[in-house]
Amino acid sequence: MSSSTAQGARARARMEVTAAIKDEARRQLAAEGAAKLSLRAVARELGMVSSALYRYFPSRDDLLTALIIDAYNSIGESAEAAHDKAAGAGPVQRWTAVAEAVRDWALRHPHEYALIYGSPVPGYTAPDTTVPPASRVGLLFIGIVRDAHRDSGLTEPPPLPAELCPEAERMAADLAPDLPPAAVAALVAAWAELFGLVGFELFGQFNRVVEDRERFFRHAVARLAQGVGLA
Amino acid sequence: MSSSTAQGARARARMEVTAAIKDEARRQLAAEGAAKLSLRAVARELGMVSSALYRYFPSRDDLLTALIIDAYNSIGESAEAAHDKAAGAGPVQRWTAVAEAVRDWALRHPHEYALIYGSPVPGYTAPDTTVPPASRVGLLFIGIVRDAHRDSGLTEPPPLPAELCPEAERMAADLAPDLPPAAVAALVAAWAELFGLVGFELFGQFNRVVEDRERFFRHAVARLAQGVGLA
DNA sequence: CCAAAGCAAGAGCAGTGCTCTCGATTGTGT
DNA sequence: ACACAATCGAGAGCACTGCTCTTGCTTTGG
Repeated sequence: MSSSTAQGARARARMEVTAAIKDEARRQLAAEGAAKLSLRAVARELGMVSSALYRYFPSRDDLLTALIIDAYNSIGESAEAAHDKAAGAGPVQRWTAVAEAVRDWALRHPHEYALIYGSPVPGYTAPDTTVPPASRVGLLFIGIVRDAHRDSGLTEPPPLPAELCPEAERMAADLAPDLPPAAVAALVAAWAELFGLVGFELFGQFNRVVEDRERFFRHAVARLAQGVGLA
Repeated sequence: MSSSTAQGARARARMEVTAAIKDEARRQLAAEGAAKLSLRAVARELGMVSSALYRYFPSRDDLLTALIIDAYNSIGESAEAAHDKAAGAGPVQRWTAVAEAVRDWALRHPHEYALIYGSPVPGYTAPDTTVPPASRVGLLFIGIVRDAHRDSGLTEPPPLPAELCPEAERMAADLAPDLPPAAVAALVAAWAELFGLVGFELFGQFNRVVEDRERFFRHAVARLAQGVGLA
């Protein structure tokens, strides 16, 4: 009967209130962190009573899940935008562009970064709906390495110990069947290591150790790219 | 008048109660995570009333700080023990031994690991007393690389971009004046990257991606060692 | 047009961190 | 040996939290 955005005043009002709740929750998250996110405070700020909020989110954890999905999509979108902007450049430039976009997003949204890449909340296990948004930046890296492999080849796939071969082949089959297993293993490791660099900077482990974080990160990321075989 | 451990019944009782509080708190931390650590529950389990607990820890954050320091010392001790056991071996073996000790400790104490290497608690900033315990595993890695450099030399210090030279020299002056700046930069990066690998495994980012985490980690760590110039 | 569904509001429960006061116990200086 | 001071445990209480249940009101759809 109508477009997907206006199939009834009731449904639209629900959408708007849901969005307003998420917006206010995101504000509190950015201001105070996930631990101090209070349903009652969100409701208070929105001029409603706390119990009314439960019509939209059955529990605080469900609100957090919504914010987690949004955060994954936000960082994924930033990374994809940076990647598109470097579309014409070489694989190392594209790799670096995505990595720096991840770091920039993390520095700009520290609490949201902590929500998705920091310690998970105690009893909480992420539902499967978070998997696709969480995969976006990873898929970007896979695409970059795959393109490089197709176009110009990868430099020396480093020798793989025999004991890791089955696992590497399994990962390659799942993630990028056209890439050599050794490259896929190196890629997955570099992916995790990249977020180690970002996390250490963001969570204060680099205090009194690394001063010029920008340049240090750029260099470390370039070495990671080199490690997975990008020219 | 007496040994340092028994300079008065009152003081000793205080030590014992303090230790009992920390033990029970650590139990709850391991069982439920930092967010659900409740002063009242700790007091209840110890048969005292919650207000009495404030005679020993002025706030919940102070209790957490004590647990953080203990956790840093615990993982540092495990790493040092593993390092000592591999004292006679080559630098790569020692590097791998420490890395695996870190991972093993993390897998055995996930909530304590999250407490020290995960997202920091919201308003909390670590006091300077946490710095020495937090440095123990890092110092171990520095010692390994320094020994390797002294004994057998490091393989090709990778070329350092000019823009990073001042920062690398500053880090080297602070951390290991006898090492080439490029090696120190690579070492610091590898240090952060190692904890990226551990964190991704522990916090579920490797779910549906890496199955044989043990072997994958071993290989990734060996490549990190190679990246800092260890034979 | 009327029943059914969706909604906001309020009261209430169990729990939290933290403060303050009040006795009781303990340690110490004279 | 005694009195003074410091320390300690207990209880009440405040302001807050997540969450549930019930009560009415409004909107919606048959």
